[in-house]
Amino acid sequence: MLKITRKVEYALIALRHFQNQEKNKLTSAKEMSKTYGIPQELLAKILQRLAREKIINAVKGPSGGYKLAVDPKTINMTKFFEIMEGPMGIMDCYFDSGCEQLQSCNIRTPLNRINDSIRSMFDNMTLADITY
Amino acid sequence: MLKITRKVEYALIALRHFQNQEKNKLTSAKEMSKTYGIPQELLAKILQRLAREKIINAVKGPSGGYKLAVDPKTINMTKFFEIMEGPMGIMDCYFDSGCEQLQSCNIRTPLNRINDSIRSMFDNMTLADITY
DNA sequence: TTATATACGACTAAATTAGTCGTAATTAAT
DNA sequence: ATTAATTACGACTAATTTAGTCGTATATAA
Repeated sequence: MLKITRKVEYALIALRHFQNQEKNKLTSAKEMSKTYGIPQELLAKILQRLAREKIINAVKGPSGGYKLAVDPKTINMTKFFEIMEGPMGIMDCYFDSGCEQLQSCNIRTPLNRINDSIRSMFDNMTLADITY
Repeated sequence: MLKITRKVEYALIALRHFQNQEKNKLTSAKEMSKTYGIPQELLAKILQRLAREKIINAVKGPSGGYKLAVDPKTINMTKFFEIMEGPMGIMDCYFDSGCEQLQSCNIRTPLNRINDSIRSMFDNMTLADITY
């Protein structure tokens, strides 16, 4: 419970990698998967996702790879998580409203407060903070 | 990602229920499962868990049930989550150290900071805060 | 032309979470 | 004493989510 997924974890590792890297140096999925011990195909998909979202740039062909496309300061963590995983909330009813129990539910309000605290914590952080 | 489980959710609903209740009134698992639309057997197991942890008292036999055993102010949320679910951390390596990637891992430190923030947020909350 | 990349969706496997079942023990009410 | 309602608890199954793989297409440097 309250765990981040590997998808997010791997994405963060990748981004941190790019930040520690010479600005225009390309890194391929293969190379990176070796360095960090991440399954290549999985990492590839994650990088593709980041590329689709214009967070990194992709260069095709031999000696291609990826590099950062934006300043990490400009991407806040809530947004980042939601790009990778969809809506973030500690309970489903924060977004979904398919809950049958809404009427009898006695914990919605307090859980929403907790949720908001977590979100605001991540709202106030950017990818750059993951660089320390 | 970053979700609480139903186990925790149901436990919170139950506790909130007891708080809104006359102090010594007993509520049975069956009754409560009806009121909140929670599968009875599942709720029963959760209540049993809370009873084992002395958070609620159990009374057996017909017209038995459960009631609060302690002041909710005295139970902090981190502890509560860990009673219900075991160690709480946004990534496994916070507790476990079976991670193969530790050497190459470049995000451990920042994730630990995030983890600590979340924990301290819950450390500073008690079950009573779920009552508001 | 070839080898090395990215792109992407469909698929499978593994792990976690949710829920059920069977059986025992306790006790109030009759 | 007997019965019915309750808690206690572990083993099991089902459902969902997460993790990882595969096949195929496209781009491009050498």
